[in-house]
Amino acid sequence: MRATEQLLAEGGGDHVSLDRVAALAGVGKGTVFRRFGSRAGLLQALLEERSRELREAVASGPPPLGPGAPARERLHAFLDGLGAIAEGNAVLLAAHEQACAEDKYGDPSYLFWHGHVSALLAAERPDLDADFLAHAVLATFDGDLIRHLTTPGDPRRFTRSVQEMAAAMLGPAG
Amino acid sequence: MRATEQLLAEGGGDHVSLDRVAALAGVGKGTVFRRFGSRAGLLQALLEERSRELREAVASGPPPLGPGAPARERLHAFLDGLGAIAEGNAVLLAAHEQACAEDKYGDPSYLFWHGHVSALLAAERPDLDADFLAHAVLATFDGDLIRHLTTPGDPRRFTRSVQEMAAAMLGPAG
Amino acid sequence: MRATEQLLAEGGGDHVSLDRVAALAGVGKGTVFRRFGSRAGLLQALLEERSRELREAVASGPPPLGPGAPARERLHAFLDGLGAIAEGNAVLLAAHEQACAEDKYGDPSYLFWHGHVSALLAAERPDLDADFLAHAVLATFDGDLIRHLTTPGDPRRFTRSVQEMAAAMLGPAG
Amino acid sequence: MRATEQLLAEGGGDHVSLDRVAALAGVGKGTVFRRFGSRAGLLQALLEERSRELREAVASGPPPLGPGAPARERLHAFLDGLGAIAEGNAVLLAAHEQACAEDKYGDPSYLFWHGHVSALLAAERPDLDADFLAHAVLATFDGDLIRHLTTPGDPRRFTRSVQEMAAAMLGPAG
DNA sequence: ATATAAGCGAGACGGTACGTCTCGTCTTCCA
DNA sequence: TGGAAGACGAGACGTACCGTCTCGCTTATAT
Repeated sequence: MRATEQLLAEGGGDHVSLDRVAALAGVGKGTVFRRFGSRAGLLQALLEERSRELREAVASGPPPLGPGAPARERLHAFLDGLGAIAEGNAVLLAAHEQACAEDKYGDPSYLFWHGHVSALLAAERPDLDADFLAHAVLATFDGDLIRHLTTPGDPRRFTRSVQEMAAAMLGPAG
Repeated sequence: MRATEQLLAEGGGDHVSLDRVAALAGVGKGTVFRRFGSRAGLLQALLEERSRELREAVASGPPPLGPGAPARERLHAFLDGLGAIAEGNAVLLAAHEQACAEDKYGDPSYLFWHGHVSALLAAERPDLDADFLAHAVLATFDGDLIRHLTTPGDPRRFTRSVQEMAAAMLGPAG
Repeated sequence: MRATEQLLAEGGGDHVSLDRVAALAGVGKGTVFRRFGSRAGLLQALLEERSRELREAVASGPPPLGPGAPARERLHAFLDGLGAIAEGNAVLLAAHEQACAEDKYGDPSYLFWHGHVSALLAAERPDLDADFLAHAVLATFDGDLIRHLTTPGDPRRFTRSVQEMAAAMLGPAG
Repeated sequence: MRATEQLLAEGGGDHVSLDRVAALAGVGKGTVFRRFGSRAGLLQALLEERSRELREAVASGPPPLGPGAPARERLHAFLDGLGAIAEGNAVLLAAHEQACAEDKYGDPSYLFWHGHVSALLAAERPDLDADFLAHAVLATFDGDLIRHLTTPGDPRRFTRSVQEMAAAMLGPAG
C-alpha cells in the first residue's frame, strides 16, 4: 500500500492528484480516502514512514541521537539525520507543506520534532526562548528552500548550514 | 482598487477565492486578473503595499533602519519593522505563502529582504553562511507560525523572539 | 433479519444505502448481499413479504379475490388489495422502482401481477390489447405518484381512482 | 452545446456519466453543471428539446393537435405525437425517469403534458377523475416499458396500444 | 460633435482536484 | 470450516477553484 504511494511521489513529482495516485496504485479512490482521510493525511503518512526510524532513534536509541549524550551533540546528530531525510525528500516535503496549511503546528509529528529540539535547546541555553528557536530551526526545513539550496555539486549544503546555524544559536561551547 | 482587496482580505479571512474577491469588490474577475495576473500576484501586491514603506526606509531612509547605522542596529530595527508588519498581517502572509508555493524564492520582494538581511549578517559575522541564515530568519516569518505564537495578551511575542534569535546568531556584541 | 430491514425502510425514508441498512441492522454488509444478492433483491424481498398474502389469495383464495368470481369482480377486489398495499408502502415502492430500473418487467412478482390483470382484462374485453392494458394499470402503481396523490384527508384516493380507471377500461357491465 | 449531449446520449446508451459526457463533449465538467445543475437537469433539457415542437403545436398550432378540434381528436393526435417521440427516445426516457426520481411530478414539462391530457379527458368524460387518468396515461410512457414492447417488426406497437387505451377510457364516441 | 479606441465590469467556460457516496466483491477473522 | 463483518475496487456526483475568454458598456481621444 505504501509502496504504491512512493511510486507516485516519484512518478508525479508535484502534480500528484489523488485520483491519479489511486489509479496508478491500482486501488480505488475511496480506499485512499478511507486510509488517509485526505490529501494531507496521505502526505503525512509518507513523511511519517520516512522519518519513523529517526523518531525511534531519537526517542530511545543509542547516543548521540538517543538519550544519554550532551544536548549539543544530540542536536547535532538529530539535525544531521533530519537534514538527510529532508534533502532526500524535498519534493515530498514541499507538497506536504502545501497540503497541510491548516493545523501544521498541531501535527503530532511536528510536535514531536519541536518538543525534542526545544528541549535540547533549553538544556543548553536556558536563557533563550527555546520554544521559538525550535520553531525557527524546523521552519528552515522547507521543501522549496532545500530544493533552492541543494545543488548536484553540494548535496549536503543545507544540512551543513543548518548545523552552523544551530551552533551559532548555542553559542561557544560550554 | 486596492482598498477593495483589503476589505476582502479582512472579510474572507483565509478562504479568499478570486471569484469571491472579485464579486465582493464589485469588479469583474477579468479585471483582477488584468491587474494582478494571478492569485499570487494579488497577494504579492497586497504585501508589497503594506511593506513599501519599510522597504524604502531600509533602502534610503535615516538610520538606524537606513544606511549609516551599525549592522547590528540596522538588523534590529529591520526585524522590528518587519515583525510589526507580519504580526499585523499574519492571515495575508499565510495566504501568500500558500499561493506562491512556486518560485517563492525568486519573488523580488523576498529577494530584497533576503539581500538586506544577508548583507547585514555577513557584515557582522563574516564567518557564517549569511545567505542561509538570512533564509532561516525570513523562514520564521510564516503566517501560521505567527498566528500560532501571537496571543491577545502578548501581541509582540513573535517579534521579540525573532530579535532574540538574531542576537544569538550574531553572538556577543563586539 | 427481515425485521431489521423494515426498521430501516422506515428509518431511512428514501436514502437507504445498503451500507447504512447493514450498519443500522447491526449486521455486516456481506450478510445482506448473501441473503438478497443486491439492492434490488433486498427491496424485492420486502415487497414480496408485504404482498405474499395477496398473491396467495389471488392464486388460490376464496372469491372474489381468488378464482371463481367474475373477472370484473376479481379485478376490483385485486386492485383494492394491491392499492392498499401500495398506499401503505409508497416509499418502499418508489425505492424499488428506482433500484430495479433494469429488468423491471422480468421480475417474477411483476410477471405474476401482470399475468393476472392481463387475464382478467382479456376475459372481459377480448377486443382490447389486454397485455398492454395490464402494464398500464400496473404502471399507475408508482410510489411517487401515490405519494403525490395521497393526502392525509383522503388516504384511498389512489385506489378509488384506479378502480374508476379499470371500470372505464372494461366499459359498461354487460 | 446541445448537439454534444445528443452525441453522448447515442454514444453512451445508458451509462452516461456526467464526467464522460463532459469529456466527450470537449467541455469541462463544471460547465455541464453550470448549465444544467445536475444529471436530472441535463436529461430534462434533452427531453425538452426533443419535445418542444410538440409542445408548441399543442399549445398554439393548427388542429387537430392545436386548439380547435374536438377533444377526442386532439387527444388522438397528441398521443400519436408523444408516442412517436417516446418510441424514438426510449433510452433517454428511461434515463430521465431514473434521474428525476425526486419531484418528477413537479417538472414543468410533465405538468404541461398532464394539464393538456387532463383537460382533454375532462372535456370528454366529465364524470371521471381526469386528473388521475392523465397521470395514468402518462405513466405508460415509461422508457423501459416502451423498450419492452417495441420490437423491430412493430415499431409503433406502443403508440397503437396507448391509443386503444385512451379510446377505451373515453368510451364509445358520443 | 461624432466616431473610434481603449479599458473595465461581468461572468461563462475549460479543465481539474477534492471529498463524499454508492454498490457489489473479496478478504479476513472468529465461532 | 463456514458464515459474519467490513475493507476494498471502481467510479459517479457535485463543489470549488483558477486562469482564460468573450461580451457589452463606458469613457476618453482623435478627427
